[in-house]
Amino acid sequence: MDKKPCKSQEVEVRKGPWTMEEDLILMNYIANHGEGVWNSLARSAGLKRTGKSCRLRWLNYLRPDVRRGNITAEEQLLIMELHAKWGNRWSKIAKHLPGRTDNEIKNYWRTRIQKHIKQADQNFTAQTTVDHHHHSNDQASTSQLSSCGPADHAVESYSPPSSFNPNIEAFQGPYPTESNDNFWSMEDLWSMQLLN
DNA sequence: AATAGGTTCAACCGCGCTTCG
DNA sequence: CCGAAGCGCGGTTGAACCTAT
Repeated sequence: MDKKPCKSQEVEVRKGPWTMEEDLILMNYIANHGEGVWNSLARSAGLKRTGKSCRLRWLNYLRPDVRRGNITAEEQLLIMELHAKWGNRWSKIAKHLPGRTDNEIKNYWRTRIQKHIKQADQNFTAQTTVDHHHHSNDQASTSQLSSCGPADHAVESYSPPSSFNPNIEAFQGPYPTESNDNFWSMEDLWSMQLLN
């Protein structure tokens, strides 16, 4: 963590979880100067972080309009629909889900939807391999999904297997009602930074 | 009550694209 | 036009948390 700088300017770069103090500094700086030019922003704000890290933290967590947790049934359907259309273009998908970030959608897809698709797909193939052996070529999307390879447009052909019932409620997973259980909430942070 | 295994998510990394001098 | 720097995106990782035994 505390790398010894050999030159005066190339000071140590912090990594890992952000502290509350860093969050406040970043929020305060952006409130005053706006976002963008992340490298110089990081320097000017006095954060020992890379511009990349600041950008990520801001976009995925600190932005006032960011919504976290509780992905709704409508959002989930939209994600599935758009993913079928565009593949792993998470940022593109995120643009159609106000307040959601590409990172969150990506995580949601990988940890929840993809898992269920895999399971459903296994059932599906178990059912169909018997009688539809020779159709496997034009339905290559299933292997795409399970291998999580470069999805790209190949996924365009993806349609949920018949056994894949988008029973949204079953998907919902054990999200807490709000994810502010252990940490300061965004409102807290914003009110703190407004006090500045 | 302890712990092993599974799940989730914040954050980092590498690569490719764009912009600027 | 070319090279360097910055930015954005998608993939991956690892720590924290949760659940089952």
